[in-house]
Amino acid sequence: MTKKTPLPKPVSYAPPKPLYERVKSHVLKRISSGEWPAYCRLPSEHTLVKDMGISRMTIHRALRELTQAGFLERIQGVGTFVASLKTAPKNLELKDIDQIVHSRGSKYSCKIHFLQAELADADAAKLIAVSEGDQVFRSYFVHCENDVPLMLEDRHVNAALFPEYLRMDFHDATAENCLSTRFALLSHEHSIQAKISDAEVSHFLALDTATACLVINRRTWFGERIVSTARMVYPGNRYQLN
Amino acid sequence: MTKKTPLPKPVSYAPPKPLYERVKSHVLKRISSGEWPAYCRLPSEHTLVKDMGISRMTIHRALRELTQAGFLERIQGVGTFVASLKTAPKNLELKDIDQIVHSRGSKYSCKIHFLQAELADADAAKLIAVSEGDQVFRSYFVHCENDVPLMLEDRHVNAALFPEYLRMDFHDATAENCLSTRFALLSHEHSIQAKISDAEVSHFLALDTATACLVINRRTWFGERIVSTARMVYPGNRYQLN
DNA sequence: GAGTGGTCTAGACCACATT
DNA sequence: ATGTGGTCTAGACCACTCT
Repeated sequence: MTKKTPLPKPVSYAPPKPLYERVKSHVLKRISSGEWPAYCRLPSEHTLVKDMGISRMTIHRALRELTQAGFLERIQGVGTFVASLKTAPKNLELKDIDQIVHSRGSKYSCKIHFLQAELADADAAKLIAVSEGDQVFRSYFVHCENDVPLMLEDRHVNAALFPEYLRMDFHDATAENCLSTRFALLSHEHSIQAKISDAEVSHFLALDTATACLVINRRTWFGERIVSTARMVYPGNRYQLN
Repeated sequence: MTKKTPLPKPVSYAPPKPLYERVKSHVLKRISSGEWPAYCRLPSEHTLVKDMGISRMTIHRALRELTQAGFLERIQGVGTFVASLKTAPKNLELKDIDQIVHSRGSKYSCKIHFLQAELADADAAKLIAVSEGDQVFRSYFVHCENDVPLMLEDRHVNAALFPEYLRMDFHDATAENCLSTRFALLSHEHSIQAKISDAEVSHFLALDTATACLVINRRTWFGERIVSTARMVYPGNRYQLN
């Protein structure tokens, strides 16, 4: 059989989504409409296979992805249930300082106040989980938006893990960037506080009066070890996280 | 062939992980060791099938999950690559106030200052995307840890979407809880600021002096519509996010 | 024992990109 | 034309739970 002119494609107003996506939509629609409320039991895979005329692997993939996304809970030998919706995650994504400044359409710059090796005192040793007296690297930067200070970054780096740190070029890349190009699979841990600026912060951020500041503390892990800990201080009147 | 006594299981010190998990570990190990750096091309699925003696669907599942997790990038017709690691997400999960207090081993309580219907002024209308003059619900709660104020919650609720709001029992469940049991598939949008307490905040949080506070603004969406907007104020000296 | 979900396979067809 | 990833199937075996 010879193929002549390809038939004009049948006009299709339904986007040709993969089958497993259609199964996911099918389930999500019933959840969001309230037809299947929290803790409600779903039809078994076998039943869905029969009802939808789709093979089990495809049904299973759809349900597995909805489970990974937190919409369903599955128990082997028991069944599939709509997840408790209290689980709705409330996440905030923290962006890098250079990205923040660029996304505001401003010019980014960074002033290096110091960048040196130190011997860890008790506090520093605790911050990056080394012994007191070990060598650590410390960087003290002020990140600016159109030359106005926007963030003070006081960072300790594990010298044993990242010996090249002092020789990096921090005008091309932030410390964050250096870390993520040097190490794969980093993970982060954060805490956020509100604090009044003290003399040190006011000086480096050029604040004339005491100002409420956002303080983000970030610990960066490479596997089981802490590579770096940073204290990042944003003046509350110049920046808000979002 | 008859099956008699099942052979004593071979002593295995390796945990019997599923094959696709082993494939994932295999790949992740090479990424984290630096053997496969960012942008490096991975062997094709076909090659992995041959090398590891595992079927293509299983290999494919492993690579798909690593892609979803952000470790790989795949291009149809081209190949699989190690993702740029700048993409490492830096997320902060925001917990519910009752969870926070309980996880600190303290007693949670909530004082309702008011809970009423109002006509939206310009500000309120903007907050939940209704027209000026529309009816909105407003709740004004102080959440306490061992009867010490820990958070002021000033909330506007779209009355058309959630008409039962005023009749809920807020001693059993927080407003957040009510929202998530009433609506499935909510999504949230946040901003975080640092602000000095003003007279209103100082009064309701029982602060004797001006204090730096964390202010979290949360908008809660149900599909395309805003259900509720909340301003949550935490005194910086009593709480930090983590 | 019957029903559930979890994994795995071998093979198939497709869309896409490169040569 | 070849090689890549994306999807889908039919059937299989397993571990688990409930009755």
